[in-house]
Amino acid sequence: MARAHNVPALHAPDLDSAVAALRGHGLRVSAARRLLLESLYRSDDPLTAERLASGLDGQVPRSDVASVYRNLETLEQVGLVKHFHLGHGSGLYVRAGTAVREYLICDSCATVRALPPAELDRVRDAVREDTDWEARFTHFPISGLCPDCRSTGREGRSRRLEGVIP
Amino acid sequence: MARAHNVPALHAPDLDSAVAALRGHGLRVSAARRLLLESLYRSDDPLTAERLASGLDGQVPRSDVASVYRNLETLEQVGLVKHFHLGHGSGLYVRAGTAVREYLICDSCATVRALPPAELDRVRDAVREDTDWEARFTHFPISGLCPDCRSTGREGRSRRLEGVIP
DNA sequence: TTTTTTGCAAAACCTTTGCAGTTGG
DNA sequence: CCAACTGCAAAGGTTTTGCAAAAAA
Repeated sequence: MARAHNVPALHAPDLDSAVAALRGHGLRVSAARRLLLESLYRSDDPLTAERLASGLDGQVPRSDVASVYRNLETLEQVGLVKHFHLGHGSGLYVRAGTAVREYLICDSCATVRALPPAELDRVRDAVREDTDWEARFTHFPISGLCPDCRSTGREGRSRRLEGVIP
Repeated sequence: MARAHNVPALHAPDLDSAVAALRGHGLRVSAARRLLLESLYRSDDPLTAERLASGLDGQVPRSDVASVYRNLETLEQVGLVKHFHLGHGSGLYVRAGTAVREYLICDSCATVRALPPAELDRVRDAVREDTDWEARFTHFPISGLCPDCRSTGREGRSRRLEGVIP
């Protein structure tokens, strides 16, 4: 199955409406799905499949990673979930209702900065004018140098990307 | 070992000067390294580690993938190689001497467009003005929608990324 | 000879798949 | 009841690592 993304977000402000949305799509509300949604609705931060499977490290009963991946895909197709990437490593998942964020990631120190889309409107315009593409920085980040690495000329000796998901 | 990137490119227009550069860094010129360099100097296109290990599918004697990865990292630290990513899948490697390219990738159909950096100067300026970051689109691409998918509103049902490395 | 580098095999990491059994509707 | 869904186990793709053997210098 192809990974769905850029599917219109579904309006489901809470777990109950998400569950209703599932039913509305003729999907079953299984235990695993309910747990997954519980984790997703408990956190506003993007989460890996592994962490979702762990039930946010025990806050919620754990479930199988394979089912989590399958269900994340299903939920994304329905518009309840979106995912993105921050360089290497696992994909990150959030419920669709969370504020859209666009990401900058430093090639040198792996620092990540998350922006509300408005901040990149001019950038998006420039991309559109110059290339006729519509840039979205919601699925892959903008890579480059953070102010710190740029000004110090520090490059290449990557710190590790860890827990830096704002 | 951390993956080196954004290391200043070394001036090595041909295999011989690359070999000389290796020696200059106190590195040994092993058979595996020479073969790797041979493949890299035989192609101007970005290549996966697997394809390099295959000796460009037989044009050059093959070598072990593990050694290829180790050597790509070494060569990159020295400035003879650079690598980047185009979404999911394997990393892509080129010799440092090749023209810098910046990439656009379509979230919807996975089409890739490679640009000479000048075309994105205004975009880079906009990013700098608005965020104080220095955008480089050399390591991860700009993701978004290609003109085609944008105008037809087609989204989400990803074609597969295959052989589209210009 | 000494130190680096290799080849191989194994593992690590993230994700997908096959399948038989369970369960939601 | 029965199609949809699960858990488990296994596999797939990419990259890394350990180690004894080989080869550069």
